[in-house]
Amino acid sequence: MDETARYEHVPLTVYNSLRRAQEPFSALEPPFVGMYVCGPTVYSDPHLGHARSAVVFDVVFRYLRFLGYRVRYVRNITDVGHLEDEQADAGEDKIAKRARLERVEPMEVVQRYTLSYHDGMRRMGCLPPSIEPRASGHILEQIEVVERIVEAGLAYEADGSVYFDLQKYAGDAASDPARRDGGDGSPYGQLSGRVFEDLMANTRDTAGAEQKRSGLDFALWKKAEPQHIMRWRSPWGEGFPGWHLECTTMSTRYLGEQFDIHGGGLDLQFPHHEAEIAQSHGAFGTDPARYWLHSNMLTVDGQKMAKSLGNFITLEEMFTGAHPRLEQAFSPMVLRFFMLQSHYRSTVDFSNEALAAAEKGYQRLMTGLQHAEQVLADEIAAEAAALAEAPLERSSVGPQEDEIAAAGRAIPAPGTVTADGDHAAAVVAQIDACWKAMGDDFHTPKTIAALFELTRLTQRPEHASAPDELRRAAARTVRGFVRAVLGLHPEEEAASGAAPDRLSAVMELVIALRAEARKAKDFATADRIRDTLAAAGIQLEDGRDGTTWVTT
RNA sequence: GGCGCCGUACCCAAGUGGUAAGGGAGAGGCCUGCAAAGCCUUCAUUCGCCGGUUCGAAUCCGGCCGGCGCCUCCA
Repeated sequence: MDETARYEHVPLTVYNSLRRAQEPFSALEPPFVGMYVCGPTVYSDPHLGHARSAVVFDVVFRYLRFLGYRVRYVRNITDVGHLEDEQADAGEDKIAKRARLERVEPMEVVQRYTLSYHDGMRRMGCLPPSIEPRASGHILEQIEVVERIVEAGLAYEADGSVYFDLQKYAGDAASDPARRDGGDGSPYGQLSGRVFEDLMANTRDTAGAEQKRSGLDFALWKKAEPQHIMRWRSPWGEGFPGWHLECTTMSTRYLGEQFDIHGGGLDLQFPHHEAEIAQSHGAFGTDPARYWLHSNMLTVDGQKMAKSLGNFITLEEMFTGAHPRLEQAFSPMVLRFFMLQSHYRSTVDFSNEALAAAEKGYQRLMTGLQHAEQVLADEIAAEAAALAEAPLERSSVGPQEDEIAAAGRAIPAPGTVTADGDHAAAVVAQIDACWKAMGDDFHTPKTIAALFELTRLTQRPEHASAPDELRRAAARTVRGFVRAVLGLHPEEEAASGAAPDRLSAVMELVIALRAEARKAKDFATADRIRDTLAAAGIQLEDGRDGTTWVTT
């Protein structure tokens, strides 16, 4: 196996919303990649939508690392709640409202639901981002960004609030050829495919209620009315930052004025991300991100998930099955597998039937994984031993000693394995198919299909006599793509964190005892052992070369 | 009203010009003390409907029908 980073050999194309086309990915400064993703507003428990977005970009994060990139993944926590009501002056901050209802401090609301979010995403198999900045911790920086935009002449102050002047911005863009050719700039509307003039024409004239020069203008800084709890001092009086400002500010602070990837839910494309682009041009004269990725929305029983429709499901409800729409509980890994079985740019519809099918598919894949890991038992044991010797705890935060990159390097790059015979050729084709699928805009459904094919091939009789090198390559591919890239693992691993060595020793003994019983044709005892273990989540598999076990 | 997406077998879901991936469910078989797991075979002459372009279309164009989403900050 060669030690160069995989990204030098393995192609990756991504769908860039900015140009509505799939294009080759190239990092600004390889091997580093900067990625910013819009995170949650923490005022209620995490739901399926949060999980989908987090899972999608978790896989992007993982695959980039798998390719050998050093990724700084920044995802914000919005803890300055946006105003609920469109009529800003009459509106109430969502976090403040929840705080009032629960009779606690706003920051207690933030803390509670931040923890709830973290716990949910951890259970969904999402790695923590490299940095998770909060809006409330970056008020000064946000004020500075507003000042820059004002200095650039693209914002105006009115009665203690500051608004972005879209008319001016769009006019500048139109008159500047460099910003019309898709090169260095983005006129307002390009990302979401909207035409500025149409937007202007269709805007309701809400200017009467506010001080905006045009209905499209958005607030950079908002004056706090007396009833607003969350407020900070600024050059324009007491107030709070505008709805779109934190992302511009924090992405710039941690990733620079221009970085590689900006992600978020499709619902944020307009106006949030358009506003970010406009703000970046106003403050820094540049497009913030080179690639914009948007994860599509989800539906439940064919309809948008909304509280008013009675199909709004939180993660906790999903995990426990405690929701009128659910016929059973679904575990975090099953949910993750289910989401990954459709492409991130498609809508995914949650239904009992589809989820139940995914549960079976997930179990099948896990069995395949465990079969692969039996082939690699020696090297996995060595890894575990090395891990045990490593000092202190490790995390994905901070400098990445990257086991994900290592997993990528352990798998042969496409076209580097020579196959001898039909079977070997078929195996190699599926290994290559995994790389190809992920390189095709993170196409997890195709990747999963290839993994099913691969695990099937490795279970065929002729695979037993295949060269050791091929068997290991196949097993490492399954292990690497399932665990490191897709982030899927057997369910009970996360729950128990059991000591695998101890369990193995016990299982060895139990299997030996049962073998003796079977030899003596004492099937009552043999079946009792098997049934008892099965009830405890351990499935025995009697094969030609003895009995193995997998967890269920 | 503006913008956009989707409609592929019983269910989910890839495929976007070259003769229908994968998973689940179903049927048959192999293996097995019986199982489980796995493997093999089978399961859409057809891709919402109607036209058109093409040697050739699920894939391109037009129309129609049906479902959905965004523009309401919700991921």
